[in-house]
Amino acid sequence: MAVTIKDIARLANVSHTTVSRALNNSPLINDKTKNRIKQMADELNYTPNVNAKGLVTLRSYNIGLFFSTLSTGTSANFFYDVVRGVNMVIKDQYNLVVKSIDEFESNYNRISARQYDGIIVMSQTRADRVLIEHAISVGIPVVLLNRAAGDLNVGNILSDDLKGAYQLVDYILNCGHRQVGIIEGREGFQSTIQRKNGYIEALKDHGIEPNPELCIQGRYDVGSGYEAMRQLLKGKIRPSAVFCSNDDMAVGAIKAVIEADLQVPQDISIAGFDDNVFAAYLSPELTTVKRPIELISREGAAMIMRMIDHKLKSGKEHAKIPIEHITIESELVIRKSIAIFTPITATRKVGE
Amino acid sequence: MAVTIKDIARLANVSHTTVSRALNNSPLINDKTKNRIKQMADELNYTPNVNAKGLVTLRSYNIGLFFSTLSTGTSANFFYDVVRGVNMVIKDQYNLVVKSIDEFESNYNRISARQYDGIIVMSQTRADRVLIEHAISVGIPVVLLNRAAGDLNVGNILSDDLKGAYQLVDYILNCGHRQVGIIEGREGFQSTIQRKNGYIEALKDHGIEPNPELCIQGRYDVGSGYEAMRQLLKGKIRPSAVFCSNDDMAVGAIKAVIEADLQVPQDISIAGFDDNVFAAYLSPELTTVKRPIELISREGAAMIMRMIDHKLKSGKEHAKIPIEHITIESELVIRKSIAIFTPITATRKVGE
DNA sequence: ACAGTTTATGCACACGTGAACAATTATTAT
DNA sequence: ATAATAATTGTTCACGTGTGCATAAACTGT
Repeated sequence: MAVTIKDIARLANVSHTTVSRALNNSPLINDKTKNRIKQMADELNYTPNVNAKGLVTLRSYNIGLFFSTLSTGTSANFFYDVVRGVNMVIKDQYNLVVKSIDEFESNYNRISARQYDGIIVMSQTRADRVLIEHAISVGIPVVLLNRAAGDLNVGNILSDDLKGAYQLVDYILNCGHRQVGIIEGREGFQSTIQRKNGYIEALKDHGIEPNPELCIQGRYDVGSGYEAMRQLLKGKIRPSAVFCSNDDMAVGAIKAVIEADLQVPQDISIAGFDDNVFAAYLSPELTTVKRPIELISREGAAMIMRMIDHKLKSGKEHAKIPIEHITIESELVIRKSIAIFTPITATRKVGE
Repeated sequence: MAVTIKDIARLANVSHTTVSRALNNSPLINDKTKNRIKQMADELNYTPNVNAKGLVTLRSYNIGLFFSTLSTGTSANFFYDVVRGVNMVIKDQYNLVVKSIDEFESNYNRISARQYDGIIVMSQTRADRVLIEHAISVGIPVVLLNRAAGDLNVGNILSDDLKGAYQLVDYILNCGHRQVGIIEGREGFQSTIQRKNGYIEALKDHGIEPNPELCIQGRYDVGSGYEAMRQLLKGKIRPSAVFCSNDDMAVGAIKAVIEADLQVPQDISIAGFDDNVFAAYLSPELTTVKRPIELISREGAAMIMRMIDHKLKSGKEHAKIPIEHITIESELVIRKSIAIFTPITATRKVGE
């Protein structure tokens, strides 16, 4: 049997109330007894019973980190950065509970405010909405990462994928490319749509009509990038550059190009998205868009902690939580996987 | 306020005990009332309070997944496979709580049997021993993955890294290479030592004395592979093949080779370890050793659940948990990053 | 010295659940 | 029909912690 505050109380000849107060640093307790009790607790290796504590304080000390899916569509580097970022911030104040939303089979009843003090949703798809609404309805603070919250009353941190993709494709076009293809992400994901839209807008702004034959669906994994590129190579029109919706697919695409006895970027240029750890070490080094995933995750963790604190302070009832929305800029990373046909400076107007 | 069994009891005109029993499928309760109560619970969206439940059943429904570190030395693909594997098995029966051991700062008091029903340690280093001993001492079932348990009384699942490395280096030597270098993993990690030993044994069995100049320390990340390879290329003796202790470092090493205007595998052959998702898509496709990380993790999760169940059945006291040890074979994956100078079959004796 | 005030501690209850034991009702055997 | 037995339900307590209220002790000002 583990030691409880009652055990300490008995040994210290005080009531368990005093022990409880002492260990929680209550100002009601004399400093002398407080220190004495703290020391005893230390010596006895006292560990508070989280269950008993949570039962009365209505807290669980769990923070949920929910991904839309943990199978296809979530790249390993992405996942790793997210968990690391969140973990870095919450430290040992909370337990980090990792879940995959697609496992719930739309039975969200088990998700209660008593089980999670807060939930961070790394959201890829609108289908997550049901879960988020459930969490809100039972009074759990929610932070949504990676896609726009829309009318949902949750904290929100996102990177501007559309803008990132736009800048990248704009750069590709400024390099003189005209037939630019795209390997899209997993169907239904918001990021897939955003990046495609950035691609389309950039093309249009350069007076080019997007060609459906140059748009191939992928799934964000290496294999799908490879398959998609092979498909592109079989097509009537050969693109001179291909924008892969993430770096993983870019690896697969490069492989397909090389297998076809062509060279990157001389014959076909390739760009990615994310700037994962491998991007700089591929051959050729990958031109891509840096999406600060770890930063987003850290910010998300900090935000959920603010929201939890606020909820605690403002009376234990369903309080209005001040909602914050933060957008984190992505950044074009120019390396060597895009061939330059036109001196770029020439196509840019000064000041733009 | 959320609904409790007492609320249901009031509405159903029974005692809360009856409700508790009905929902836990006790045989003591009449099927008719049982169904009636279950239906009511359903309609009222009843969610059991885990804290209250845990307080009396002595369970937390948390399974800890502890990594030695979440910063340098844990590759993203590895991490992803582990979490996915474990998550796949425990489903929604347990919460998966991810922690990094190096964050505890050797204060393990917060880890109690009430907080974790079981702990899976994905262990890289012997330093984890202190944590594991603490967990055992407070009665938490522990499964150790990835390195040998030694005298520790824990479940154990590991891949035979030494053998895997041996087979790989043996293959390299059989291909006719004589100057074989190694880029080692992060210092102090068990896997680093195992793989190096496999390398050394293979060399010796071929009558070659390991050359310290061809052994460079890495850290398991891409960048360190790149740096290590550059260092090797600067050395007096140029290796004809280099065994990188994981695939991530192999990516970095290949980069360094190409940057030096050399070709893989014609000028320098490269091999990796792990067989991560990228291995087959590099150019050249990477020869490596498949380590079934996801399988190990699934087995580990299944094992910890068996141990927890056993502990529950055999009276709630510190019961002797039957300890299992499982070794999972790794597998040589021959692709194209090792140049073949000698017909391999010629160097093999039949039946060996 | 005495009332008033501050400081320090204890008592009793609540949180939601499960289980031992008691009590009631239904069923069976004689 | 009645005792014995089985089936069902209820009563009460415990788990470990925190908090409102009561109480005791120490201090203050006059």
